[in-house]
Amino acid sequence: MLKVSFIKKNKKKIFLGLKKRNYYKFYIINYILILNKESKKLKFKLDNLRYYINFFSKKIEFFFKKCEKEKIKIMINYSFFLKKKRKEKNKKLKKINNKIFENLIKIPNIPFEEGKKKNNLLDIDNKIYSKKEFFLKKNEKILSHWELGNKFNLFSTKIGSIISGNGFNVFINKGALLQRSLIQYFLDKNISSGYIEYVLPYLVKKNSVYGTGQIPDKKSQMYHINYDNLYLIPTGEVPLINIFCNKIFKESELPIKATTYTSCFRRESGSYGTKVRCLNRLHQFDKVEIIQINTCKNSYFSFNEMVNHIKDLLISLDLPFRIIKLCGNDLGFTSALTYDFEVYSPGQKKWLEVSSVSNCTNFQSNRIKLKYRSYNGKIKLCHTLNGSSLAIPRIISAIIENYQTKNYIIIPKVLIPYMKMEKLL
RNA sequence: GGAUAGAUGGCAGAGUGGUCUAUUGCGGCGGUCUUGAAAACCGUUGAGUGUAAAAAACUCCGGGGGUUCGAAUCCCUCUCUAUCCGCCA
Repeated sequence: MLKVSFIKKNKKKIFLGLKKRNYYKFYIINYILILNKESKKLKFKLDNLRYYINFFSKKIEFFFKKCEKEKIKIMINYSFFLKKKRKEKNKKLKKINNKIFENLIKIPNIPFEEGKKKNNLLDIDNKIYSKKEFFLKKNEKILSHWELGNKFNLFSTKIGSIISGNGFNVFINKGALLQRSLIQYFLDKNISSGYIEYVLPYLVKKNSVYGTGQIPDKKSQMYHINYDNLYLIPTGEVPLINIFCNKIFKESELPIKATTYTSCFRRESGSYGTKVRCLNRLHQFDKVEIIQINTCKNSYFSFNEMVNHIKDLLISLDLPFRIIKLCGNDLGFTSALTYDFEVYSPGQKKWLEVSSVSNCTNFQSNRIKLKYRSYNGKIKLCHTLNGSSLAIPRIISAIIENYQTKNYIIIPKVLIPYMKMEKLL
């Protein structure tokens, strides 16, 4: 959520930023500014009324002690009149402030401006980081992950659909082991890079999904439990960021680095076709998540660090992947800058998004009141960053497609200690 | 599901109708002393609106509403938290 004071001072910047997102509802911005002016005027009048009411009440006390009853009566009459006025104006003010808030939460974050600041962003030269060898011979047919899953009995969306309906998957035997190994491997890697592990609730309060910006933007994409008014988390980022709700860090304590493994739940209404085929898109999937919290000065260092971390993970798995900087149009609601990581799926002949690293600047921390006390003693909003490390089902499909041979699937080197085997037969 | 207690500044915690303009302690920032540090001592220290910056002034004691000339304090309501009982992995 943007601050009104920020909008006031940076109107042009915001218009430019929103244009990049193809967000043209500038009237909302103007409306907010008009309402803000009105609110200021009213506040001024209210302050004056307040002042006189306080003034009279003190006089009353004074006369009361002197037992001057007639003067008290006059004072009370004055006050009574002022009080009525105050109530009316107060109601108006609250209405206006509510309207400002309602409109404010509809505005997405402003995209990162390149070049202006000295935040040396990591170069991504549209390079494809590639696995050197492919294990199939030229004349052998490349199978898709659903064919492989069937062939080696690793998972079944059919069984999933029997239990829970379309869009749910069941991992079986070695498939389940592969998922568990990946989770363990990713967590180990994150922890050794300084991320603290958390195990977190999958059901969260409305306040939490508001805090990370899923409400109002992504409300219809989340599962909601009416009975208890709780939401199923669409990503581990939600509980992981909300741990730090209302916190004030010392600058010396930053950056905070945290990681968690959770299942994620998404309704995915509106998705169809090959996009949702098998493991490509599920209503429930598992993911290891990392976040960082840093100062406004250093958040882009954190960003680079996270991008490099994910890059290393993918390189260690020896999968062909590319990094894409999202243009304003594709940016998530809360993000100012996002890099997507896509892994190549030879069976489907397309790229699968397995991670995205975002800097949400102070957009989320303004909502959850996450601040830090800087070295000079002043309190400022933190910057929050998040990234997947990584989305499990898509990594699994990429691994089995890239590592397939005619008779078995090779296990990537780094996973062998976890799987305690070298191939899936 | 039943019962009770509670929500006060960065944190702890006092305050039950009018000097609350919120006591105090810890923490933070600045200084003295010291080769440096610790300790001790001294000073300073919440947020918001306002302003070019300041100052004045006002608002803010979980949210909303009410009683009153006057509310952190009384009443209603909502949200959240804790404890006990019941049920249960």
